[in-house]
This record gives sequence, C-alpha cells and structure tokens, in this order.
Amino acid sequence: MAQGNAGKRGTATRARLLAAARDVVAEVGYAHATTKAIAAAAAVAEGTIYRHFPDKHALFLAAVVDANQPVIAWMTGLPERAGQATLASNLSETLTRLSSLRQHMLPLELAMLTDPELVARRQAGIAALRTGDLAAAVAGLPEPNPPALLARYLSAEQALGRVRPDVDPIRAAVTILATLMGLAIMPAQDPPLNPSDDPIAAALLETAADILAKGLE
Amino acid sequence: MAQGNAGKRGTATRARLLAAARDVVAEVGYAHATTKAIAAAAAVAEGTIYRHFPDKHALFLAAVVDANQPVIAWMTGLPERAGQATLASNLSETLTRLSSLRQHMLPLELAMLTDPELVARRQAGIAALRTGDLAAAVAGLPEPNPPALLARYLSAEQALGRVRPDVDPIRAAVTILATLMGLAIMPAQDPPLNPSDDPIAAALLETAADILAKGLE
Amino acid sequence: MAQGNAGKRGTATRARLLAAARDVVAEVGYAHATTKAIAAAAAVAEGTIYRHFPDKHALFLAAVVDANQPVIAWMTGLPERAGQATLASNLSETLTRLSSLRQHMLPLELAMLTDPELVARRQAGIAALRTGDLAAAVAGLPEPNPPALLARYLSAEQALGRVRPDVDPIRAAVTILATLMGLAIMPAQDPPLNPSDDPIAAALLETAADILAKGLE
Amino acid sequence: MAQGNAGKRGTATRARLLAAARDVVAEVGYAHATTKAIAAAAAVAEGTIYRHFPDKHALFLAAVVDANQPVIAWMTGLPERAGQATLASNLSETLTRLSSLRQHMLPLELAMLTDPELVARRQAGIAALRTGDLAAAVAGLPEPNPPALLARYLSAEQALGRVRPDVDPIRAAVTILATLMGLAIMPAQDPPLNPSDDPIAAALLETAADILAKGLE
DNA sequence: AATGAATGAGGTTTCATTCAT
DNA sequence: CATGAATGAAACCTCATTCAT
Repeated sequence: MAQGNAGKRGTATRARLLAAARDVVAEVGYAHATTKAIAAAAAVAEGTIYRHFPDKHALFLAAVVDANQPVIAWMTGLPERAGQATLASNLSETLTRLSSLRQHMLPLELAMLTDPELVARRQAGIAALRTGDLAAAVAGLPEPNPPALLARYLSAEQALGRVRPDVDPIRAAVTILATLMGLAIMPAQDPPLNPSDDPIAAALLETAADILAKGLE
Repeated sequence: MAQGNAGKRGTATRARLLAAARDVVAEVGYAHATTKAIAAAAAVAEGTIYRHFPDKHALFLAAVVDANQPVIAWMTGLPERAGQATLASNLSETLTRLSSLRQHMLPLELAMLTDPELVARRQAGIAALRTGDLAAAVAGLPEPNPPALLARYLSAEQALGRVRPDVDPIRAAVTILATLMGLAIMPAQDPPLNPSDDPIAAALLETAADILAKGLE
Repeated sequence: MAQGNAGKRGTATRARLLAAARDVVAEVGYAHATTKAIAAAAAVAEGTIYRHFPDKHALFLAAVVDANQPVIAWMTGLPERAGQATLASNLSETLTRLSSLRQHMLPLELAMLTDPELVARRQAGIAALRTGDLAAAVAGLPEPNPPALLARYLSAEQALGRVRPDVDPIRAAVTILATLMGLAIMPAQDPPLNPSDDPIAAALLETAADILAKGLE
Repeated sequence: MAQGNAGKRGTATRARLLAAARDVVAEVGYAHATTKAIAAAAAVAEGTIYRHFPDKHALFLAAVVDANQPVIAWMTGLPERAGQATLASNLSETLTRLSSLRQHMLPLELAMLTDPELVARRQAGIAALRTGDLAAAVAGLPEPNPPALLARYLSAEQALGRVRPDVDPIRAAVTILATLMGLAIMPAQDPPLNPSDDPIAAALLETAADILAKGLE
C-alpha cells in the first residue's frame, strides 16, 4: 500500500530507480550517492523516489535484493552438476560466474555492511538467528540462498566421494564464498575502483579455485 | 605531515583522537562518525581535531595506519616459523591472530573502501600499480605489508617442500588474506555486528585454515 | 463557485471531503493534515480533491462554513426564548450547546487563525470593517451570525428588564462568545486534546455562565 | 550540554533567536515561520539555530516561556492589591495589562495549540494531571502561573467580602483568563491581524471587565 | 595548543498540485 | 467524474570547517 503498487508506468519507473541506485553507488561511492544523483540517473524527479520507496534505505535494500536474483538463479542449478566435469573446474566456473554477476552490485553490498541502519533493516527481514549455530543461520535465510545452494552441491559431491568425508559442507561453502568476497574487495584497496574492468584478475580466481578444490578433495 | 606534534600534551591528544575515531566508527558506523562525536569520545573540542590533522579524512587514514602496526609487527615474525609445527597449525594461528588484531579496525577499513575520497588518498600514498601485475602491486605497498610477509612465509615453506611447487606464493597469500577478510565480513550480513564478540566463529576459522592448508600441500 | 457539483456522486464525494478535512485536522493537527491524508479519509484519490475545490485552502474554508451551519441553526431560535426560564439557565444551556456543536470543528477553526492565507481568504468573503466599529463588524458578517443572534436575544431580555439597561448587547454577546472560545482553548494547554471527551468540563461552563449571568442582571 | 550553554556571544545569539521566532510568527504566521526566515530575522546562519535548540519546536517552546515571564512578573504583584481601589478597576487594569503584555506572543501561543507536537512537548514538561481536578491541574503548573496568581487575588478579595462567597476562585480565575484569550482571538477572525495595533479594542475590554466584576460581587 | 560558537552548503524528505489515462 | 504517478520547490536539519578568544 505504501509502495511498489503501480500500473505500467510505475513498474518501469521503479526498475529504473533500482538500476540507478546501483549505478550511482558504483560510480561515485555510497557516501556520495545522493537522492538527487539517483533521481537524475533514473531521469525522474527527486520526489518520485518516495512514491516507490519509503526512504532511501529501502531503495538500497530493494536494489540489493533485486540484483541478487540472477545470482540465486544461477546457483540453483549448481547442485545438479555434482559428478560432472571435475570439482576444480566446477568451483572455478562458479567463482568466475559469481564474480561477474555480483560485479555491479558489490559496491552497494559492501556499503550496506558499513551502515548500521541498513544492517539492522536487513536483519529485521530475516529471522533472528544464533551466532554460533551456522546451520540454523543459513537455514534462516529465505531458503534458496547462495551458501545453502553451494553447500548442497558440496554435499552431493561428498556423497559421490569427490569431496573428503570429514569436510562440513556448510562451513566449506561459507569459506568459499568468503574467499570470493574477499578477493572482490582486496584489489579495491589499491587500484581505482573500475566497475567496468574485471574486478578480480582471472588468474587470481583460478589460483583460489585450485587451492580450495585441492583442499576439499 | 602538515601538523606538528609538538609537546607531550599534543602527542597524547593525537593518540586519543586516533582511538576515538576507530571506536566511534565501530560503534555508530562510518556515516554517523561525525567530528563532533569523535571529539566527544576523545574528550577534546571539535576544533582540536584540526590542530592535529588537516581534515577528517586524514584522521581516518592515520587511524587505519596506526591500527595496522600490530598486524605488521606480528606478521614480521611469520617467515621465521617456516618448517616449525605444521603448515595447518601455522595457518590456523595466523588466521586467528589476525582476526583478533584487526577486529577493532575492520569497520573503519571497510568503510574506507566505500568512500572514493579515502580510496583516492590512500592510493596517492602508494605507487600506482598495474592491475594484472600482482607482484608489482604487492611490492608497491610500503614494503613490509601483510600479503608480502605471508608470501615470504609460504615461499620458505615451499623451499622446505611443505607447500607444493606449482603454487604461486603471492597469489596464495592474497587468497588466504582474502578468505580472512571475507569471513570477517560475511557474518555481519545476518547477526548483529557485535564488535566486542568474536568477529568470526573460531570453528569456522579452523575449517577455513584446514581447507587452505590441505589445498597448498 | 468555480466547481460544479453536478450529479449525486459528486455531491456525496464533496460531503465526504468536508467531513474528512475536519476529522483529519482534529486527529493529526493542521500541520499534518495533508491532501493525501484527507483523500484517504474520504476514500477518494488525491486528485479528486481538485475536482471539488480549487485548492486545499478552499476545502478548509468550505469545511468551516459547513460545520458552522448547525451552530447558526440552533442560535436562530435563541431570541425567541427571551423571557422564558431564567437568564442564567438560558446562558448556561447556550454555552453547553455551542460547546458541543463546535467541538469537532474547533481545531480547524483555530488553525485557520494561525494561517494568514486562510484569514485573508475569509476576509475576502466578508465586507471590510473597521476595528472600532463593532456593530458594523458584526453586521458585516453573512448576517445571521452567532454574535448578532446572541446580541438580539440579550436585547430582548433587556427590553423585558432581565438585563440591566447600561449593558451594550453587542459587546456583551462578544464577551460571552469570547469566554466560550477561551474556555475551549485553555484546557488544551495541559491535558491531552481529547476530541471525543467533553472539551470543557461541565462544571467550569456552569461557573462561567453563572458569573456572566449575574454580571448582566 | 546540548544547548543553552554559551559564553557571552552565545547568550546574545540565543536571545536574538527567541525574539526572531516571535516576530516572524507574528508577521507571516506559524505555517510560514521557516527556519530560514527566523535565522534571517536574527541575522544568523540557519545552522546556528541548532546550536542553541535541538529543533524548531524547542525554539518555539523556549520563545513562549521567555515571553511569558513579564506576564508572570506582573501578576505576581496582583494578590497584594486585594482591598485596594475597586474590584472592577483592578480587573479592568489586569485585563488591559495582560492584553498588552501578551500581544506579541499570542500568535505563537495560539499556534502551539494547533500543533500536536508542541502540545505534547509542553505536557511532557508539566506533571501529568487529571482533567477533572482543576485545582490539581493549576497546582501542577510550575507554581507561579497566571491562573493560580489570579485565583489567589480573588481569594483575598473574597476574604475581604468584595467577592461573593459562593464563587470558586480557581474556576473564576480560569473564566476571566479564558475571556481575555477569547477576546484576543475573536477579532482576528475578521480584521487583518495587525500585531502593531491594539489587539483588543479598549472599550470591549472595559465591557468585559465590568460584566465579570459585577458577576463576582 | 585548545576552545566552541558560528557558518552555510548540501542532504533527505514532504506535499500541494498537475495531467495522462 | 475519477485516478494516482509524477513533479519540484521548499522545509528541516546535519556537519566539516573556520576563527576570534
């Protein structure tokens, strides 16, 4: 009732706003991603933002959720690959693919971690979960989430004997995704944030995938 | 560089400001870490900040550099450990130690990545480096930097045959540190950011260290 | 004057808007009585307001005029009561009745006094009048107005000898109505504005009526 | 700690802001009394307002309290007058004096009644009190308040036999002040709000004082 | 060296009004 | 007649920075 209800016109505008939010954050950084800049990028008036989202934070939250869908879509097919090709090649492709899919939403996702307001809101939408209980935490997410999907794949490989039996699939999945995110962040510390370039050198991704795959076998 | 840290009082004030900057960012987030809040936390007047630092960005930069010194100090002794204990235990201890050392500066470091202004300044102090040329990039840092020190250790282990010969020490070092940073960030997405708690569950760190160590052997 | 109230639907909608305007002002205050809130309370779209009124001010003006009609209706019968019952009881009933009739339009009426735009418009609809010349002022109102009707009653009582001869009926009428309005306003300064409760304590109204009646005899 | 703490400079600025708030409200109305206009009238930057008051509402509240002091000061001497001159003349002078003292703060005081936010804040600063218990309500105010002081005077007159014994001093005091406030408001409904003119015609005040005095004797 | 009142540009948000449907 | 998405001016408020003391 408060937002998101729109005819044809409204839906298109909302989509433009989501894209504009991501683009502006990627271009000028979270701190300088003003409502004015976002409205300009979406080619709408500033006030229009507030017909679609209750406030700026909600816009960013929606943008992240929206940008996350292709990632979920791709990872959903991952468990079926168990037993095909090699573990190393599957891991390598996964890292490469995710790296490119998340490329344009990474700045925004990172920024969300630095803003307590956004962190709080995101949590408000997720069931409260115990820090120590990683399985419950993962399970608490809206279900088909990246760590869970990757863990399911690793579990399947484990059943086939291609992953050693003493590995906990969930922790391994979290480790792999953490490595991916860490690699995405680290280079930003030195070279200019070039969203159009490859965010992570392909060779580095290969090395990481190789080490992780060998560590799991 | 611009400000002279003269008497005793000045030095103590400067130190309090650096600590205050870290603390306030950790508590209220980068966006709400105002000069007013930082001055209050340091128990000085707002104007005093500008007697020690040319502007707010310089204060944050100095705070990160300052907080980074214990990390450097600890990692400097790492290469000497090559051949002692086991690779897995060394890696595990390294991850654990770095995790705790960086705990209270992580929010600030993360935030710096989201502010183009700060990224730009940091780079201004580092030699420009080519994206693809990782060795040069690492070498471009103020020399004794974490990735280089870890790479030196891995190199030494490789010479002893405890790391397989086809692994590139620098890329491996970057991968390991990326995993560490990724693990530090990920849990923040769900449970409340509890700066005082263990930032990464010990068990998760163990798993990661185990996988990485096995992947290198 | 500018808008035509044509069919049945239009008339009903207009009435709902008038009631909604009063209700919303009473509930959330004049400052927060937005067109959006009023439209929602009337269960119409925001744009519909502008089919019935040229702008928001006109809606408020119309709402006051509309709410004032029951007051006028009741006071019209007042002069005929001269000589019946007692002066004190007539005054007491008048104050009580008016207090309840004006109860739900008081917030809006009050607010109108604080908005120069509304004051100006109201005056544009009334003949300009001299401050000192109270009789002309009263006469300038759309004729059957509360002060004039009350003055007519007092005049009749005066003719019957139940009001002392040296009292000016018009000034006395203004004084009485001023007391009523003052009493309606004062309690709001301390207890919460409870539009559904009795706006003025009955006992207080009694006291006022008693003092005024005794002062007139 | 948050405001009001100032050296010489600060105190003068604060006083200018209080005066500016009253003046601007009187000139352009509460709805158009923007922070920008107030700052301009006080010849300070807009941001300066927020060094002295946490927000706009607090400024208005402080302005009312500040403007109320002369009223309190004058009324404090009222009880001593019991027995002197005549009841009618004392009442007349009281109404006249209060009318002129409150003249420039009336628009602001009125506006406060229409803004639920301000009403709520004022109550937050006053002990919660029961609606029906008028004596407790009056007593709950910061003690030396207008109704209480006037009631004290009437009580003294009553002891001297110049006010009839069956009159409740507190209710009578509230009635008198209500009449005053009502008279101050009513003319505004028709002639232009002319803050510089006499807000209430002297003759009208005389009539009211006469009726009230006779009603009390 | 330290203070803190003052600044003013700029940020987010609100809301009366318009107009294509 | 009615709708509601879009508008954009303007409101309140924040905060890094300056400077007289």
